[in-house]
Amino acid sequence: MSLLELSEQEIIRRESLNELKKLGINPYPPEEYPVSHYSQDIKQEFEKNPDAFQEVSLAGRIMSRRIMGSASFAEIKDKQGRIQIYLRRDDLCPGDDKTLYNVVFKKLLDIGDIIGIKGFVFKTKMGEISVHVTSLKVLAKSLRPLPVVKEKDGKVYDAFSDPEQRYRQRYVDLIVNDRVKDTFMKRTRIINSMREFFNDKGYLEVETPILQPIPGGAAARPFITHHNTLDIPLYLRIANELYLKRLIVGGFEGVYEFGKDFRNEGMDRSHNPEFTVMEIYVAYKDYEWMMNFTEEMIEKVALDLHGTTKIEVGDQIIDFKRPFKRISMLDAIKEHTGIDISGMDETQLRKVCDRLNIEHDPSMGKGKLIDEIFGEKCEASYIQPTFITDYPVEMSPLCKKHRDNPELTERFELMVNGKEIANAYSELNDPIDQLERFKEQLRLSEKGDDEAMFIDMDFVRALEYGMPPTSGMGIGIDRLTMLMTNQNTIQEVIFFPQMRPEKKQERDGEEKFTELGIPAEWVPVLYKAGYLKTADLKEANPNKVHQELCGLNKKYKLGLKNPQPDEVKAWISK
RNA sequence: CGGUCCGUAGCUCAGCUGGUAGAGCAGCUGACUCUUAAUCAGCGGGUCCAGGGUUCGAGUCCCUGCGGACCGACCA
Repeated sequence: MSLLELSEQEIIRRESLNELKKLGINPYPPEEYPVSHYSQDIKQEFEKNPDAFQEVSLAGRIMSRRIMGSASFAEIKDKQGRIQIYLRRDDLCPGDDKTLYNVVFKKLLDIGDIIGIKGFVFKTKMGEISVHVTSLKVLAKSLRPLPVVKEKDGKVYDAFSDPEQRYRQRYVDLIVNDRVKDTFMKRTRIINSMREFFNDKGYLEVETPILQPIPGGAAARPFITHHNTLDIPLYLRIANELYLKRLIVGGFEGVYEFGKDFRNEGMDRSHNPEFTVMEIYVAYKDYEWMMNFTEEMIEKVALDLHGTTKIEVGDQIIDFKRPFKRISMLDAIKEHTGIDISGMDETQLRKVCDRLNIEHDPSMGKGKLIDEIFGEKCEASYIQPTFITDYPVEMSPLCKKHRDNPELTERFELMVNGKEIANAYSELNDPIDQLERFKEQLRLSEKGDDEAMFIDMDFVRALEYGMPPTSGMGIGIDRLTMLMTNQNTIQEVIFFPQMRPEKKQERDGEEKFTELGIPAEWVPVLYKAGYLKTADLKEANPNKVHQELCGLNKKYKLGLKNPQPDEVKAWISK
């Protein structure tokens, strides 16, 4: 990389790197650095037992420095957080050679560098528990300046806040914005809490294919890819459902999977193209049982994470204490619109939509129309956890028909804060009915619904061998995490959310320039001057180019031999 | 897809009716042995997103494009 593409601060850091090497210090040493203590443990335990902290060894990143001549304070950040360290020249360098303090620490180290320190813990006059450093080792030099975020009395200054940069360079976000790490640690605790809940009940965690010849189990547009050896298209899964149910057919009593699903649809604050779901299937249960199971699980997650069932989400307090409210979809619609749609046909439903000012088009079947009414008029009002039950049969092709009403299915969704969090069925295990429902989906697809499900004949075949009555439930982990950590975008709970690719400015390669007789060492200088393509040069004034090149050579002390004006003219006219 | 707003130093952001680019932090030089948004003195740092246009003159006005944020629409 040419110096010309670096900022001043990056150049200075690279020079410091070289100075370290000249002093015989390896800026990237290979050997282990043994750590005995971590920052927060020290802060919490020191006062109870100061004698236990007379010899500590820590490693972390330098986050700030306050240098006062022959003594300095700095903060380092380790896996637990920040702790102040105190360095005094004559303690760090007891002999005559003061290089380690005067040169290495004061000049060659920077905010962002990773160091290891040994010393003893003490409390400063100002009352801050700190480590008095007696030895220091460079563990990794940082070549890029870090955004410096300062804080006083809970107020944050110069926050690194641009969402685009934070998501693209999540590593920087994690370094400088302390609460980000916390959110992701909570995410993992949520998953662990659920896993613990399932394992305690003896259910088996399994893995099923992500690459699928038929993307089934949900209504969504899939990503498509291609397998070379088989020369067939493969799809990235949109749901785990059909494979997990095959395992129930195979004789497992309870199986669950945490995994990624992929949907080739929009991206916004609540949708990422790949997202994490948990699906669980338990034999010999129905959706009533699953409702109890789900609320027990959610309550446990809340308690494990916060020690309470009451959680602040936006300006609401949501209480995950069991039992959750339950209401059927038709009752919900009746409650919010005053209209009883039970038993209505497609034409009547369209009229209801018209009356309620809900848009609809001819490709929508009965199920979609009802879903639309619910989504438009009811969904947003369910802030506290609520099970919406008994969905119309048309919108649930994998779900068993309701025991009391063949127009409905034994399905529930859990709504929290106006959004769907979980979805569950008494699973359809009648293979003849299942095939019929798939065919209905095919008809929807021919009508123009590009999300209608494909027919999976192998799944039907599996059901034909007999699947026990089973209840299944799926839950969006990203959205659950958003709720539990009070984040309002999905990008805040996914480490690396999908982003539009970074665009690089187009430029001609070095060889294009050397073909014109331009020496290679001048090419970066031309880039710096703004001539990214040889075509840009053609239109330039040779005298101006000559002056720019000589100017940059001088300014950046490149030590190149300046070309003659005629040479530059020759390059350009070629 | 539609509307609104934004793009200026490594980071956060000023820059009025068009007239030689600013601040704080970070950086560099120096002072300083318990500081904590450390302090004090000095210094450097810019393709003002890109391309066109208007103008004697554009960071500023107009058009186009790119990127982003927010709000809607669509979509799980």
